[in-house]
Amino acid sequence: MPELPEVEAVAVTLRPLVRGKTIRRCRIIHSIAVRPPAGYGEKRAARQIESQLKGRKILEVERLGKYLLLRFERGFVALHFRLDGQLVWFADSKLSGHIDVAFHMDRGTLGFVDRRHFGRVQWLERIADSKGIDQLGVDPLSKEFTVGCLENLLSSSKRPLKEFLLEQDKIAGIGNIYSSESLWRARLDPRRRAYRVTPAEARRLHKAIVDVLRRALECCLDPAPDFRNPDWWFQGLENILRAYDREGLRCRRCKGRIRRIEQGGRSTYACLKCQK
DNA sequence: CCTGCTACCTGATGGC
DNA sequence: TGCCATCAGGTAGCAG
Repeated sequence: MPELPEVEAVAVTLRPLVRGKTIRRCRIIHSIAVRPPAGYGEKRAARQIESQLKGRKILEVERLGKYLLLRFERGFVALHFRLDGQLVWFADSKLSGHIDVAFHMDRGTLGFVDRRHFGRVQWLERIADSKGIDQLGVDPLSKEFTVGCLENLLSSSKRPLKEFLLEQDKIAGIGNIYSSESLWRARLDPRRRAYRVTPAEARRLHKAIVDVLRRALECCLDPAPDFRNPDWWFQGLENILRAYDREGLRCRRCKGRIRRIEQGGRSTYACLKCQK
């Protein structure tokens, strides 16, 4: 559930399901899912999470950037889905399929699943204990994300716009799909340097980012995530995409062709005819 | 500080 | 069909 809209949709949908519930037991099935960044100590981290979570009540479900947080009276669990992580819900205690971490609640079990094992589950005493979370930039759907705020961020970066948008410590939550989509909508060339964007272009980009993320969130919530179905995934996102994964197809605006280019080792999709 | 590269993992897909 | 290469919605760590 990679980018902001997907994680937000999961947070919104999960909230009523687990808020107020007590975790009776947390079981780490694949300890790689709790492996700390340094890469060692995953067994110890697993024991720590299991003992910390026993009997704790979930006060709230929150999203910070692409992180999903379960907040307790003291401490947090932070989930990061990276590329392929997802959540599943079992109404009874019979689990099935590949589960990395199981949170057994009063009634039902929440499972963190990631066959690829990029995703992570961490126990945090406080937010600042996670460098990744602590350093997140402004949330693009918050009221703090103004045109002026974006202008400031743009002016202090020499990176190409596409790479700029991926930096989580500037704007938190945009990934490879919605960076391409935002730049298409703003009619800006992904290779342009951030600090060279004019005020009028910054205004366009601001609106594009907010519109693209809002629209994607709506789409992610209709239909809402169905954690009970292990094969569940977001439906219909292809229909709202205008650039991402559309290499060779016609631009919906100018009838040029969408091109795929490589930036920072990753794919960017753009119409180089109308994105200047 | 910034930038570019690699590693981390597994599975799906497409060409030959 | 089988095999191999390539690609995937992300980020941390490292060297320069």
